[in-house]
Order: sequence, then structure tokens, then C-alpha cells
Amino acid sequence: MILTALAEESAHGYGIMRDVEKLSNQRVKLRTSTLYAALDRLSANDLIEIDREEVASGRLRRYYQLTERGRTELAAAAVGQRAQAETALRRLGVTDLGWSPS
Amino acid sequence: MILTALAEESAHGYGIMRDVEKLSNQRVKLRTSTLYAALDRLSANDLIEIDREEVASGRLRRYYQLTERGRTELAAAAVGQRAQAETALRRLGVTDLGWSPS
DNA sequence: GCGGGATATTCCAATAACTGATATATTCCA
DNA sequence: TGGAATATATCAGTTATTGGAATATCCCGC
Repeated sequence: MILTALAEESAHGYGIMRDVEKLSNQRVKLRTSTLYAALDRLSANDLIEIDREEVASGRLRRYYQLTERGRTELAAAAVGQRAQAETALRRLGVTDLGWSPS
Repeated sequence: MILTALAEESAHGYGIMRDVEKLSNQRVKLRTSTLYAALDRLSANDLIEIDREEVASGRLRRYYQLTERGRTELAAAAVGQRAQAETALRRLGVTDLGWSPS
């Protein structure tokens, strides 16, 4: 979800938090401790990298962006997850296969 | 993924393991320790329950099935994940939106 | 002007989850 | 006869998440 939040344009931690909430229809709320730790791990694994740092009104803002590897892995994961979700719905016999991506 | 594995019919641990591998195109391999602990947790959370136990050739086989709650939560999660995957692909500019659910 | 919520990151201790390994036991195939 | 597949259990060690507190500014309403 963090990678998805960064798929369109670079964002900083707090912005990612808000986007992930929106993406999940408020069902997933990242704690700051989870988020910043995840950001560090994703950086260490070369899936994201620092785009730039800004200081706006005394507050630091560190913008992250997807790396090429992050882009590739997100695409692969998304294709897999979509297929898995379809399988689940088909197996459950859910007939309404409509959706509204945000 | 465990819930998805159980969406069609009840299955036992080892069968779930194989199905999850298949569902994920071999990308996710559940370790036995992960799997059986997860099964215990899902039971405790009333998402799955024991369907029946069999003894086939000296080996125990414990079949699990989704509870009504498990069914509902899986459906909700699948709808959410599909939407999230679509968003990711759209944001990445992936134009091939076809898929082949297994 | 004052409290509260939003913005923004950092760090900690406690809890939860996953990993890798080992154990047990049978069946089937080469 | 040795290895892979089938099946589950359990343990110690690592990794990840949680919930909280700390720090600081800005904006809104009252």
C-alpha cells in the first residue's frame, strides 16, 4: 500500500499515511512507528528512495519515490493480488464483480 | 490467502499450503510453523473452524472451513484488494488490465 | 489567546508474527 | 535404500507492528 501511495508521484511519510487510509477506505491506518520503520526497510531493500527533503515552516518533509525495482515489484504484486482477489470472489460465489477504484 | 484457499471447500493444513502456493504462482510459500500458527489464530478469531478430522494412513488430517464471519471478511478484503490493485496498476500506467484468475 | 486538531518525524518497550530447524511417521517412486 | 511428498507439532531466534511519548509549528474556532 505504501508503494501504491508512491506510484503516482513522490510523497512524504505523513502524506503516504493519509493516502493509505484513503486507498483502504479508512480500514488501514498506519501508525507512525509502523510507517517510518517500513519506509526505512523499503529504502534498505531498494524499493523506494529519497526524492528530496524540504523544510516547510520548521518541519522536515522527506519525500520518497519508487525506484525502478519498486515499480516492477509493485506491478507484479498488483497483478498477483488482483488475480487472487478475483479468485476469492469467484470461489465465494460473489456475483457483483463491479468495483470503483479511487 | 488461507481464507481464499478455504473459500471453495474445506481443506487441511497441508492442502492449504499447496493451494496458497498455487494461488500466488509459487511466490508465497507458507512454512509449516507459519501456517499452523495462522490456523490457530484464525480459529481463535472465528474466521475458520474445524470441519472434521480424519486419520488417513496413520496421519492425522484436520479439515478447516470458513465461518460465516470468515466468508464476510474475506469478501470485504477481496473487494478492497482488487480495488487497491487496480489503483496501483492505473497509477503505474500499466495498460494491460487483463488477468487470468486460477 | 488558548485548546485542539492537523502536520511531520523520531524513538522506545512490549507484543505479535514469521523463520528455520528439528521431530515424528507413512507412502510412493526410482 | 534413499529421497520426495504427505501431515502436523513445537521451539528458539529474528523481524515487524503496536501504542505511547516526545518535539514542534500552524490554523481554526471560541
